[in-house]
Amino acid sequence: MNMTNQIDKRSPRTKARVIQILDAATACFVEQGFHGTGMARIAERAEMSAGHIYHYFDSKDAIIAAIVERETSAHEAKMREFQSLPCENLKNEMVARAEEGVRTNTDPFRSALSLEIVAEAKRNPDIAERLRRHDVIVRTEFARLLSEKLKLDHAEGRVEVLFTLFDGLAIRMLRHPDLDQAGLTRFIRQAILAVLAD
Amino acid sequence: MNMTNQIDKRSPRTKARVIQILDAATACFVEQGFHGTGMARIAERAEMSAGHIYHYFDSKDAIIAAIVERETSAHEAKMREFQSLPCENLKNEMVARAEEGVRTNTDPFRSALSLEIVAEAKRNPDIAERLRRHDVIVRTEFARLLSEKLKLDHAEGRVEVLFTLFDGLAIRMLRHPDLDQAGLTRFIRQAILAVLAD
DNA sequence: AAAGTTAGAATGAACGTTCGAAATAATGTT
DNA sequence: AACATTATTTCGAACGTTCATTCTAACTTT
Repeated sequence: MNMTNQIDKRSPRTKARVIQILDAATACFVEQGFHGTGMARIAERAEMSAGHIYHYFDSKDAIIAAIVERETSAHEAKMREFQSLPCENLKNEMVARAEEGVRTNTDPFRSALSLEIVAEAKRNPDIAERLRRHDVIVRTEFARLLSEKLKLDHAEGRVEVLFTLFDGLAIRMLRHPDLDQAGLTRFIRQAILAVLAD
Repeated sequence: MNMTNQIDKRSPRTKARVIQILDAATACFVEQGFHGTGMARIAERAEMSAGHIYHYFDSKDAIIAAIVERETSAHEAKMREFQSLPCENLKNEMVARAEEGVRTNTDPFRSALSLEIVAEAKRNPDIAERLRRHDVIVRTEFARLLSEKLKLDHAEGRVEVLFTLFDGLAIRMLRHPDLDQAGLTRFIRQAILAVLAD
């Protein structure tokens, strides 16, 4: 009955199964969307029966919640890397990482997953809440970085624009799948530098 | 084959009903998403029976297709306004209109509708195709504007960043519904100016 | 053999869609 | 004008399908 103990006591086998389901579901959602994917298809891809998935997750909704959890915590971990960076040359380092971020966010799989999560948040208040809580964390941490280490004023406004830019990439990839990444990156850097200027 | 004639031949009553359905469906989709909305709810909001909707639309998918059509053509009309603008002071005019665009795209109803359309495109190839065709039009027209009237090189790359910014606003509103619009707009202008600089 | 694990058919609800008839409007006839 | 007839609009119940979820029995492992 004790859920917390159950989680802690998960055997390696169980943990592997959970990851197996999560990976399969993620792939399905990316390809056909949350509502276009049936439990049967997830089961097929995870190489187990549909009914069996319910031994690891209470519902289909719980699966996407777990996927969102996985994504957001990975994202928060990436954010923490920034905080341990030295102050000098921080701006250049940030621009460099931003370009890496462009590459990541324009990756078809990643951008599709982001969009799927956002789409689900529009329908599922629980997902929306998770996304907002996560956003507060990365937003305020990043703003403090700009404010304390780069000595920039109005850090919140700057962060908002930077995040808008990166969020926009997922939609951009959907509307223009074969866009010129190099050309895009060049002017994104220009935009980022402008937003980070005094 | 002539769609325009078909529309023209519709009786005022029919046109009113179609708009009634489209408006009701749009409101429902914005609030609960396409898949969270049943035909029954659309019917209730449009004040007619569910079955009757099928006299005006072949399917639920046809409704969202019509909504997308309405949105994209309104968007293309707005784009055409730019072309009739005088060359001198065009850049300032564009920045001014961009700020108006920020206001529009951060409107809760509008941003939710944009997201819903994008989300549906992820699942429905027909919608995705419509969105891409529309994107080609506004993208190339806008690029020509930058290239011919503002004499800017790499117009496509610049346009891509500008569009990324505006597309991102819809997601941003979902993640951070009560963001500070003024602070955002200030740095968006800064970013736009950087993208439009030689 | 007991406990844990798996499969796949059964269940039941939700929902898009269809259908036949009733109500209403339009047209024609005397 | 009054009536008859044809066409259009509207409704709401019924249908069929899809799909998440449950259940029971079989199978592994210890």
